[in-house]
Amino acid sequence: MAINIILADDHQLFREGIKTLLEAVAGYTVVAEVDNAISLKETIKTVSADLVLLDYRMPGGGALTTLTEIKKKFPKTKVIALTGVDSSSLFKQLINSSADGVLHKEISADELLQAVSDVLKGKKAYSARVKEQAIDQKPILSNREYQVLDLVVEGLNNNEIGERLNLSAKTIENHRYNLMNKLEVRNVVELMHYARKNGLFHD
Amino acid sequence: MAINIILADDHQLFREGIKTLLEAVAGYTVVAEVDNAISLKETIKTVSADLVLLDYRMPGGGALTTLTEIKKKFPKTKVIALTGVDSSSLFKQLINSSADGVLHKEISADELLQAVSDVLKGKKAYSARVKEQAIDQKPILSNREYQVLDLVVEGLNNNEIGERLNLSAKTIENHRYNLMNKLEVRNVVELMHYARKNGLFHD
DNA sequence: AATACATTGAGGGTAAACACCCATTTACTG
DNA sequence: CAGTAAATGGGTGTTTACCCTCAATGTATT
Repeated sequence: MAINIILADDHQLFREGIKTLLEAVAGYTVVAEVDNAISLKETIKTVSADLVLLDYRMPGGGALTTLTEIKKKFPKTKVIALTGVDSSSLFKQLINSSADGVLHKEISADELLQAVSDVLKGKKAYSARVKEQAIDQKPILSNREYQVLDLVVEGLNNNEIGERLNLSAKTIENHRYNLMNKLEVRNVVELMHYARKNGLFHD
Repeated sequence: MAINIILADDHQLFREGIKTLLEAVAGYTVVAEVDNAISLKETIKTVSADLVLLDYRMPGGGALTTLTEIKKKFPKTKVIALTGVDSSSLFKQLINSSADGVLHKEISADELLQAVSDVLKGKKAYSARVKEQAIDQKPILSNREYQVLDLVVEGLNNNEIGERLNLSAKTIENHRYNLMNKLEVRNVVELMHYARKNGLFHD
């Protein structure tokens, strides 16, 4: 039986390369390609997918939120997150958001195919760099706080973030206040610098 | 006669995808893969290459310098620069640094192969987004506005910037308002993104 | 001389961020 | 089971950002 895969990455070139690898080399079927989170959420409703290969850096952002949503609504669909940046906190977030696999792009095609195969069998797949860095401790922010930070960095204000997450703007305000305290920063600019240092920027 | 290509990108996965495209699909030969600028400069001395596919974002940086050096020492070797970011100033710099092609990663495999083919024939290849943005003039800020932007990005508020520059906080507020209008952004977060894209972040 | 624009600064308003208080519910952890 | 932390959200301020208009300089350029 064919294995159906959705590719979510904003770089078409990357998608086509991966598609060639998956189809020509490994015999999987890429049933859809999307370049943003909204399309992904739309597509997954109508297309039956066994696996989603999700680039962390996506326009419209919210890769983490998207990941959580997908795993909640479609628990049988496996999701492997791909990331190009080194950030232990990011890796942890992805793992906490129920990703079945977290792979740094600094892996070989063989490793990717192995990870896909493992995940489809129900195993978890974390690449070497992810394993290393997700273990060494610095669990500063909570899941929700990371999620809020992510949207702050995107340029959304408290109201917009509240709408996006179906939460009161006041709750966002509180999360923001708490995470700023934890990070010992005083305004959004310093927050941006923290985010930048920790690879939370996605173009 | 075979066409020899060197791939320079820090993501092995990306390299392997592109390699598959170039070799399996288009019949070119990838003679070397490197993941940093130093290796590239070493490799190109010993390996005969007709074309280099160069990712702008490389560890150790200096992609622009590397590009200029290569085109100077090996004028017959074509170089196509790949970039994942949108930045008119970056595009202009790459073109000015004698890149034979500048491609945004948001292109299809076909477009890549077409660009490779064109460049090998001696033509220049700029992808659509590059053409647009390298031509349409972005609003240039005045000296004072750049100075203010610089301090905003540093994390200072209007009062602090005023003190630093011996100006009224109200003047800073006005400069900030004007430069935000010029850049068509709505808040400091978007201002930070502009600054980041244009290399105004210095750690 | 006239236009253009950079630079400075003010007035006067709305919106948002920031600070710190609090309570409640859920969830895990020793 | 008690303790702790996450997550939610209300209350109530102060501060800062943001919006827009106006005006007086100066300094180029046409």
